[in-house]
Amino acid sequence: MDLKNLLNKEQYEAAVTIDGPLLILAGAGSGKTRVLTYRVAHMIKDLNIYPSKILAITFTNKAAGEMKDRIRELVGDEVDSMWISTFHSSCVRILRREIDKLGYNKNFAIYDSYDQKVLIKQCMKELDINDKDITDREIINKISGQKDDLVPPEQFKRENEGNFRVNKIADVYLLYQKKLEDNNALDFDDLIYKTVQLFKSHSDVLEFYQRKFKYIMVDEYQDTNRSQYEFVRLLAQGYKNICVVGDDDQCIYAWRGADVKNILDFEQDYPNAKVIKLEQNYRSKGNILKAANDVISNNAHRKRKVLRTESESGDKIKLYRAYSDIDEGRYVASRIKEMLKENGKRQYKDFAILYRTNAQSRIFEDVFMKSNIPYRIIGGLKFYDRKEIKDIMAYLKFINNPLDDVSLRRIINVPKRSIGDSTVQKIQNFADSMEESLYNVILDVDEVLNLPKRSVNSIKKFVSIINTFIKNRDKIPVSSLIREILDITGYLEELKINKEADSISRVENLKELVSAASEFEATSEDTTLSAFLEKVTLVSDIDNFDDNANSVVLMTVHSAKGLEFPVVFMVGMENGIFPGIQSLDNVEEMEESRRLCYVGITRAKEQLYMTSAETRRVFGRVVAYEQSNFIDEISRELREYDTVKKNSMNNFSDRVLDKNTFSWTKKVTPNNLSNAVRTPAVNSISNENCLKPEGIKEGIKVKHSKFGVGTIVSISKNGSDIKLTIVFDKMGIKNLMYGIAPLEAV
DNA sequence: AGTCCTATCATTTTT
DNA sequence: TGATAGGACT
Repeated sequence: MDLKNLLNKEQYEAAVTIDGPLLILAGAGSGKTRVLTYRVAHMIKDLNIYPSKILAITFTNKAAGEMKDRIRELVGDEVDSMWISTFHSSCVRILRREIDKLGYNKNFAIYDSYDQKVLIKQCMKELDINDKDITDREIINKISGQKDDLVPPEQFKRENEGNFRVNKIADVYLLYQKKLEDNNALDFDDLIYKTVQLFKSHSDVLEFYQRKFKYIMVDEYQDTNRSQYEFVRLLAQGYKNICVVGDDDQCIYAWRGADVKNILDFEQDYPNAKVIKLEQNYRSKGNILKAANDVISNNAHRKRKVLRTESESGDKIKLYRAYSDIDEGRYVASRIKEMLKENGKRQYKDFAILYRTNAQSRIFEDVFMKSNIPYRIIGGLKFYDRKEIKDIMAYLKFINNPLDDVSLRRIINVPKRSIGDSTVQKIQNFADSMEESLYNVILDVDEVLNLPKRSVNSIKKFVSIINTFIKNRDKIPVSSLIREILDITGYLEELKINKEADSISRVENLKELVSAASEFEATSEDTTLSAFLEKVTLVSDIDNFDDNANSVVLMTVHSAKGLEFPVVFMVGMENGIFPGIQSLDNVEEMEESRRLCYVGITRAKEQLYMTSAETRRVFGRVVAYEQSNFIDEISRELREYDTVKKNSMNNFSDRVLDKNTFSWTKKVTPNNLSNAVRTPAVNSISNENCLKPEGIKEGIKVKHSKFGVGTIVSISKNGSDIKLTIVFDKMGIKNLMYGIAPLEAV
């Protein structure tokens, strides 16, 4: 391969350094993915290294998938024998083969944070911890932190003998870990923790993987925590052919245990390490890059690194100080509309709204919905977090691993089969006294004393249904299994009888789950139930981010890491929000906030907007924050206040957006009427076809000027307007306001 | 057993 | 503000 022509000098150097430890300090937008893919291609194509000898670890499944695709373009299907995956997936893969050595069963369940919380609460109840000053949340964080630091429960308890409070947490940790074992389950942190434990206790296993992975690459190394660091270190002990890529300025997960030291101390850990800095930025215009450099240079603890670019300066960074959070939303919406008009090449998908907390998305959602801007939200409530999906997933988890009491308790009375809490509690007590799993107890439910006949019968029915599922587990595809569950348990039936607005969308979601399973069967090598569960549990929202969909995207700055957009709006730039209130008096947190800001700025390719609001609602209270100091850190000549064009803003303010005053249809004055009529959404439909209020019914077909034909699935009141949820044949599900959306009856 | 209501709490950020 | 968990009521 002619790498010299494909890469710049530093990139080339990085791509051809294969043996020995290598640290690539890659600034934002410096083409590190490019380097990594060519590096692998070079290894396979030029050096004839077996792909199966290479392990590449990324932060998200999306990054892994992308890298895989790009390597495939260069080397073809040989890429399939490489391991390219996240820490968690890699560890699961290893544990599925080896975990019996630690006393677990190979079909162990993976508990997500929801399951974790349920189990923690159960432990707290058993230990009689109900003080108000010690929350489940705190306990979860503490335990998670211990696992990240590879501290087992016994040690944690020993180290905190004198501290009554922490000692209680240690007791929960002990019990929690025992329960996980009893349920044959691992939580997220365990996946890595247990793998490290396995490597440390079974040298033969470690040696096997050391030999297998002669070459190791780790992306986003600055975000590794202690256990991940240890995992990599152990594996790399064999050949020391370890290449890590990262940017200390982009470490934004310290709160989750990520330790920048891992990257800062790399040269000490691997004394003969080679260090290559990639400082040439290929993403952003000059002014954006300068602004990023300005901000990050205020951080004390970092490796010196200055990004440079050859591209032109571009526009200045646009600032806007809104008078309220709603005004901020309108400003962004109107700017997007204007830019679409002015610059014919811009599409919705060129814009990203980045905020620090998910809660900030709501106002933008509102405004975008009302002004007909198609948008997508990444994060917040995920598909797999929905009640109905979690229910069915609990069925699947339990069928796959009948020791899983947490899942069993979730489904035992869903749908209603009159097995209430008191019954479950009696069974639980019995199970505890016998040291048995719940399932083993209900198999012989007659043994349990003091149960009403009715409950016994219900349980017997339930057991026989479940047993059929377990019998079929390995015989039929996952999608069929899901259909059977929906059908035989009566879950779907119950939803269909219940004619509430959201039960229809629940049914839709369940259909989507079935299609997700079918797709999984079509695209995966391993199509077993446990493979499906694993895939679903380990995907994040960002993994499903489809860069082709043409809509504005809303997400947290955290989720945006690794992505880029032509136009970025960083919103809520206020002291108290970004940086958050809790960062203001803490130097370390302040620096992390600043790195987060740096990550946000460097997502922008061509234009960057930073907005703030004089007042905003936080928890229903109105607060007033000043503009973020991070903005002051940007040199004056790089930024300017945007001058708002009056007419474009009027269009919005006349169609009052606040819920309580939303009444533009009633309040027709000559002035705002003309504005309303000028709105393309409204005047593009002639009156006779227009969907009439009395014509709104669930199930009817409607036509939208942009989204095409769709079916109304739910109707709800929203102020004086009506919110419609419509499933479009081509565009998927959208929430639209009747008063504004250009809808025709079909 | 199941439903509905009220009180309380919380916001970083997520593999 | 909004979600949710626990309690009261049917």
